Amino acid sequence: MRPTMKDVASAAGVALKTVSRVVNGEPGVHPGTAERVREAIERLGYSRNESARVLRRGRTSTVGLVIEDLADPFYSVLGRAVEDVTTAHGCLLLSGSSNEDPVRERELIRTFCARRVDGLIVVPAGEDHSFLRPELDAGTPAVFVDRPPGPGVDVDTVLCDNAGGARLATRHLLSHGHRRIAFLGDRPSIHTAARRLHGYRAALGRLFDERLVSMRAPVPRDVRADLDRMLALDSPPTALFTGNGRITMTALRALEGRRMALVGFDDFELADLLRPGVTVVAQDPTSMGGLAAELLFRRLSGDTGPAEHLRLPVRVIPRGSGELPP
Amino acid sequence: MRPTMKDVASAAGVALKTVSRVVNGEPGVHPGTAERVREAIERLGYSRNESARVLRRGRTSTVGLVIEDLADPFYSVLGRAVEDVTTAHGCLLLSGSSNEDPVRERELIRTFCARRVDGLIVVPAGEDHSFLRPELDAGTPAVFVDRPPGPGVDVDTVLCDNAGGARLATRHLLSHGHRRIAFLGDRPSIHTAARRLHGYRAALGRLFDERLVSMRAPVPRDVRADLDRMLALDSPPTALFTGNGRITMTALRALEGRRMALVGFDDFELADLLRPGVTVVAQDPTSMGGLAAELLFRRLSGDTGPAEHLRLPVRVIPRGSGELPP
DNA sequence: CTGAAAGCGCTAACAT
DNA sequence: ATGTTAGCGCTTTCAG
Repeated sequence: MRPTMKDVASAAGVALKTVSRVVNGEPGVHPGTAERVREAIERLGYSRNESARVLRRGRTSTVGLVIEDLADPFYSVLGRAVEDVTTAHGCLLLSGSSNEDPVRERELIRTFCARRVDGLIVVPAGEDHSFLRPELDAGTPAVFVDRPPGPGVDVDTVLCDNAGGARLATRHLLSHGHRRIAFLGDRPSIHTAARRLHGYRAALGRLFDERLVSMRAPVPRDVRADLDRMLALDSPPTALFTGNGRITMTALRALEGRRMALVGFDDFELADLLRPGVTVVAQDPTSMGGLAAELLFRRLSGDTGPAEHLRLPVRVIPRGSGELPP
Repeated sequence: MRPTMKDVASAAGVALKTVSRVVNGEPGVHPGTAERVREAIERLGYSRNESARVLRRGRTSTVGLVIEDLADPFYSVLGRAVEDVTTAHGCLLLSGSSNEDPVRERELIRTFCARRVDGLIVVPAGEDHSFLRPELDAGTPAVFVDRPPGPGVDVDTVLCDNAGGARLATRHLLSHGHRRIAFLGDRPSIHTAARRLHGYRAALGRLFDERLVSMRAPVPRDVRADLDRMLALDSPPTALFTGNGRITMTALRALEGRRMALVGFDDFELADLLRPGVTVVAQDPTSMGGLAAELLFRRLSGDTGPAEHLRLPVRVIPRGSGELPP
């Protein structure tokens, strides 16, 4: 159906190898011959079959990216940064959403590996990544972003300072006079959520009260119920620390009208335009994705040093909501 | 380096073809033999080389998606919908950002076609898609979403009712007493922007005043400058119709503090939490992406009927900003 | 139920 | 400057 190099070769009256040379811009082809070949390519609508090329050369020039959700504001920005670096290195990015499901995550990685991606960038959903062993051994490097791999898998990681950020957020609220600070976070099985709880707890010291902690999937109805429960306590919270962007959104909606101090982990579009502006602990998803991709390409160009573990800083952006008094 | 079917075959003491049968779940293999093969696969960490398979079979089970920006809230949601349908059909999605650059768009499509995607879904950036001819002729179907292809390319399209939506938005403001309604849109070369201008103009009739129209790339500084210019007119606008999500964000920031009626094209997260809430004309990016993918798979399963052209409805969501008086 | 041989479209290695 | 040959890892076809 589609024309092959062979077709182009006979159309141009040359050998197949000459077409290959022209297509790949290899030197040593007479300009006139090259022109005839190009003309035949144009006329036949030829395009090189990458599968055949890959089969022969062994490198696919692709990178696989697994994230939780391609449509999530945080992860899509991270993914975009990965794409930019990947493209700059002449590679194509394959990406997929794991939906926070370890089974789907593994399936995606398997698919990517079957397509022989040159490397993997993973925001893990599961807690066991031993299934990566054969791929790593076969020389396919992997970089984990946002969350570390399960035990026994020693690869490059790019994380942010989750505990430190949570400590900053909590201290920020403490310094504005709050003593009853609630934490609404994601499931404790998620590394970032656990680390943020840790930082929050450390900053609170003996002010910590487990009745002011809710950790669950960011389903609006459930988060709201937990919040309502806390607000009905004898000594209800006067401030909220929300553990990720999605939970911050939910909390903002649940608080609707009620004036309550709030600091959220993760920055988001329009946080500055709400009244009051929403104080956040901001990570930089663009840097995270970009650095992860750079690390991967460093491995691809032969770096075999010990696994690197980057921890990116976070910063508090005060906008009003975190500075409200109790 | 990596084990092949041949390696598995000799490890299991069978012929290569038997391994192939087991890997592909083909019938006619003795259970005991199959078990030995599976054991060898496990032990060697074998995974099928998809490139070789594709080369032989001719189908890649991949779909290529070109959008403007993977990190854009609108397009990332559209892309996610495409991913879900693609996955449901057992295919992998390849996606890339065109950055609204026709050259990059063409390059991406070329890359996808070289990888022999089974089909293409495109949010076009350019105005000429004749380069798709050879691919379409070779049997690679394409579906255009959000914007139509350039002339001469007759493929399935999924658009929204841009002019109708703009008319609705403009009439909404008119019905609330506004007579000086400005339009801030994207470059007129972009189909959606042109159609929205058209609807706006049609709704205004002789109230139309070209001094109240600004069409340019959504760069905050520039949009703000145009807005300031309009506000300095003898009879300044009392209401704004913003032509897409990014321009709405910019306008909201530029208006900061100033109370002015506004209707935006495209819904966005938190539009309901701003004060006043932002009235929008909402499209449904999930439906758009999903329908486009469904159309594509219908083609892939053999439908050769005439090109379909879906036009999805839009709806006004009143939230306050569009109901402010002049 | 199992296997041997051919070949998908390309590139690497080696002629000429 | 150009061509020939072999083979990447798999599936297809045909034989046992």
